[in-house]
Amino acid sequence: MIPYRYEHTTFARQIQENWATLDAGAETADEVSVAGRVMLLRVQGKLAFATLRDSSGEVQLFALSAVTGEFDEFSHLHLGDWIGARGVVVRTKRGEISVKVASWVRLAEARHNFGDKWAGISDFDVRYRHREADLWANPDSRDSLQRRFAVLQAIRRRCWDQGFVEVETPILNAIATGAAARPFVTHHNALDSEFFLRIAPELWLKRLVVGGFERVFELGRVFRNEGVSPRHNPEFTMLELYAAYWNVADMMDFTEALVSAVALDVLGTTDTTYQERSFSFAAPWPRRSMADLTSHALGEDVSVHTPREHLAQLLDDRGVAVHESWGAGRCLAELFEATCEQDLWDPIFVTDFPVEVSPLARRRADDPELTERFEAYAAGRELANGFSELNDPDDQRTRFEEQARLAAAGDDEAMAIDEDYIRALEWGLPPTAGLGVGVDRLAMLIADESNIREIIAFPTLKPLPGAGAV
RNA sequence: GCGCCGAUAGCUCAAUUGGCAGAGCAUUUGACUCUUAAUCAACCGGUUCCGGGUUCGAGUCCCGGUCGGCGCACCA
Repeated sequence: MIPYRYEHTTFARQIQENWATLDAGAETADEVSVAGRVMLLRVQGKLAFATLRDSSGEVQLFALSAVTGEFDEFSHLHLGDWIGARGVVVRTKRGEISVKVASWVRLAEARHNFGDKWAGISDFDVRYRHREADLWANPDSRDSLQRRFAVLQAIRRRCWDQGFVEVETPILNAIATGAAARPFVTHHNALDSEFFLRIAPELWLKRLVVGGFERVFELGRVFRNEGVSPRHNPEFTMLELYAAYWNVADMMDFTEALVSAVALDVLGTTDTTYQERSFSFAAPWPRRSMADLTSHALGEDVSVHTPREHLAQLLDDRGVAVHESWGAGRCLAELFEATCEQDLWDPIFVTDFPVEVSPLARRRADDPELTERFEAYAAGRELANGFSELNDPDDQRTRFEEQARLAAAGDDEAMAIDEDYIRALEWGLPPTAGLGVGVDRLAMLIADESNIREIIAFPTLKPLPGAGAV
């Protein structure tokens, strides 16, 4: 009979560490009980050796017919079975730290095997659809996921330490706003209303600042109805954080400190490698304006004040289709993406985004066509986005109206006008800076993974035919 | 959404030009008192992803579909 609980005293790694100096062939009187899965089994007549793995690591179990209860059953365990075993710590003649099993009990049966004991499970479909088996069969899978969870913990610790309150905001929204993306649609039966799954918590969080929460963060799932790729999962985790009285420069300081602290927490260093290329999270990160970087890449000076038609021509030269609704700002941003983005390896802040592509960011005092906004890039991709928040309700209305014009012109990712949010700004939002970090992207960098699915416990997969019907 | 590639035993993988579908591991059985992916022996194990087609004959060639990987597009 399978017991309802098990008295577990010691982890595998503790045994390896605490008895590290034990001599080969030596036997202690120290009794421990361990629990985990049987990963390997080597039966040799009246002796049997099992490799037990728990969350901390592995330890060998040493069973003898003369010592171990139910020895015959022990030697017939299946790979993958959970067992608990009690006995004294010994080191075998061949030098392996072991628990000499006096008594043991099966805690769960593994009816399916965990793949080839050397090669594990490599089929992506099996690995992602049965991640629980993948995590046991492939230690690398568990390591990467552990790093992802450690990233979450490190982010929370850092935010708490800086006086931010962790909050929650609605996932079901009457309008999907706060970012440029296509939403998922769902339906509430009793209210007989359409809802959109949030694409960003941004506007709710700023409403909390209006309400008096001066420093808030939310570490939450957002949903975007877009293509799936090695860098995109339909639901992903975003850190959003708002600090009253800060501006964009304060937020850049915070961002580089946060990310390098997370790397230090999880990896023990800020200098690592990503995809076999050296990579450093170390602060400070360079700060360069979008116009500067783009001009440098192009070999000619461009800015948001360059005639729109010239920027459009430069885009056309590079094979980028220019939409007629794009102004100079959008064209500059597109040029930046086409010429610079991929080459930004170590973290860098790109600053001074055009107002045209930044509908929620505050204008620069010295140039109303630019905003106090940055994006952090790393390993050729966007890692974070932040800005001084637009807190002028009249300007916000103007920006939303511009978005509405884009929507009318066929841009299905333009933001909707959010009257409730404008009204919130009319109650008064103090000077505030905000930050958004793609946590999955950060986890990929820290876990050195190129596929986002590796750092998501259960990535979104297409349902198999016949599955999911209600 | 488009393109390229892949799917063979529970797992990892073979299979020549279109010619009897195999191995290792796992499972089962046997031997073995210090193994380390233990070893040795024996047995078992198949809708070759699904559906059509060509052919005397298809894992292999053709068409359609499913799921996945990568790239592009979209995007974070």
